[in-house]
Amino acid sequence: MAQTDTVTRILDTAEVLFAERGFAETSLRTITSKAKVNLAAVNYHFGSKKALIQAVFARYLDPFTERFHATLDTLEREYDGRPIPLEVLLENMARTVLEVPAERNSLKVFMRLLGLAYTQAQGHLRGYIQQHYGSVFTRFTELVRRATPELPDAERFWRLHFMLGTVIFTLSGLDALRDIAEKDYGEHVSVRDLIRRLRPVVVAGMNAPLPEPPRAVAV
Amino acid sequence: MAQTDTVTRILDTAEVLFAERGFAETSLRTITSKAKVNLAAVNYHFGSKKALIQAVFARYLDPFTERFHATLDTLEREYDGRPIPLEVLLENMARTVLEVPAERNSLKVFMRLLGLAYTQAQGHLRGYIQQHYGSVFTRFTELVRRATPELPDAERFWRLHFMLGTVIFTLSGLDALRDIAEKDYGEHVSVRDLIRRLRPVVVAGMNAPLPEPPRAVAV
DNA sequence: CAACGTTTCAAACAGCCGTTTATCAGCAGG
DNA sequence: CCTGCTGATAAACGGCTGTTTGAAACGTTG
Repeated sequence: MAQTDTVTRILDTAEVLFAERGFAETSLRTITSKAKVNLAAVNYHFGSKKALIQAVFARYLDPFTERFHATLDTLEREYDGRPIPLEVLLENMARTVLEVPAERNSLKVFMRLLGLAYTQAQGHLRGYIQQHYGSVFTRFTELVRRATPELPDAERFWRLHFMLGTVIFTLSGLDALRDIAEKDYGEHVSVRDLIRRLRPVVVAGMNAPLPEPPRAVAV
Repeated sequence: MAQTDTVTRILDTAEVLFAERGFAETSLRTITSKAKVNLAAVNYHFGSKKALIQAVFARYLDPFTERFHATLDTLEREYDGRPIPLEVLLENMARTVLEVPAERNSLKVFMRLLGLAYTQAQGHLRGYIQQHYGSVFTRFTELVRRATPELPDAERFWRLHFMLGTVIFTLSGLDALRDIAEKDYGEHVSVRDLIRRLRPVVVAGMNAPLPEPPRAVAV
C-alpha cells in the first residue's frame, strides 16, 4: 500500500503544480518536496519526467474516454440511426467533462492541463494524447458531421477547432479572467456558470452563416 | 551601427525561437548562438532575459497599438457619435492585426506570442502587457459596448474573451491544425483564409441568444 | 528465522541555466 | 597622442536541472 500511496501523492501534487506553472517550469524537486516524497521516487515509479506528465493526463483522460464512449453508446441507441442534434451532443460532452474531474480534483486543473497540452512544446505529449485518445474524438466529430449536414467538411473542421479554442482558452485561463470579472462586475463566476454562458455562443458559432467565398476566385 | 545590428539580430532570432518552443524552453545560449552573437550581448543590451521577452513583444505591440488607435480615431470621426457596428469594429481590428506583422515577420509568430503571453506562466509579461497596452483594449471594449447595447455587461465581457480564445487558440496552434486539415481535406489554408472563416463565427457568437438564467435562482 | 523482492533514501552525477566579470578592440573629442 | 566611451568577447560564477547509484529499511514468503 505504501507505494500506491507514494504514486498517488506524486500524481496529486504534480497535476496541481503542472497546471499552475507548466511542465518545464515545474521541477521534480518541487514536486517531490511538496509531496513529501524522495526525489528518486519519480524516476523509480514512472521512469522519467516525461512519463510522469503522461501519467498525469492518463488519470484524467482514461475515465473520461470510457464514460464518453458509454454516453455516445446510449445516445446512438436512443436516436436509433437518426442524427443526434448538435445541442444534445454538446450537452452530453459538457456533462461528461464536468463529471469526471469532480471525483478527483477541480475541473480547473483538468482544463489547464488540456490547454497546456496544446500550447506547451512537449511534442511527446501531443503524440501520446493523439495515439491514446484520438478514437473518441474521431467518433465525436463523425456524430457532429451527421448533426450538421449542411456544413462543408472543411468548414466544420475549422469551426470545431474554433469552439475547442473558445472552451479551452476560457477555462484554462479561468483564474486570471475570474479575477478581472470579479473586480469589474463584482460577480463571482463558477465553472458551471461559465458553461451555461458558453453553450449558446458555441451553438451560434457552429450554426453561423457560411463565410463569403474568397475574392477573385469566383467562377 | 554595429550595436543596432546586434540588437535586431537578437530580437529576430528570439521571437522565432520563443514562438516555436516557449520562453522557458528557449535558452539564451540557443538564441545567441543561432543569432551569431556573443552570449553576454543579451544581458548587455537588454539587461535580462525577462527584459528581452518584453522587448520582443514591444516590437509588435507598439506599432499595433499606434495603428489601431489611429484606425479607431478615423472610425469615430466617420460615425460621429453613432455606435460603430460590431462587424465594422471586428473588420478593422482584423485588418490592423494583419497589417502590422506583414512588415516584419509572419503573422503566425505574432499570434503564437500572444497565445504564449496568456498561457505561459511568466507573470511579469502579463503585467507588462496590461500596463503598456491595456488602454487600447479598454477603448476597443467600450466601442464594442456601444455596438451591442442589448448585452448585459458581464455577458459581453465573457463573450469577448470567448472570441479572443477562439482567435488566439486557432492562430497560435495554426501549424498543427493546418497539417491535419491539409492531410484530411487536401486543402491549403492561409491565414487570410482562416480570418475569412473566423468572421461569421465570431459575429454569430457575439450575437448569440442570452443563456437561460441559472436554475433554482429564478424569482 | 532467513532470504527475498520491493520500496525508500541520501548522495552524487554530468549538464545546462542566467548572469557577471575582466579584458580588449574601435572610435570619438580634447 | 591619448584619454574616455561604447560594444564585443571569452571565461568563469553559483545554482538548479533530470537522472543514477548503492546502501538501507521494509514486508512477504518459504
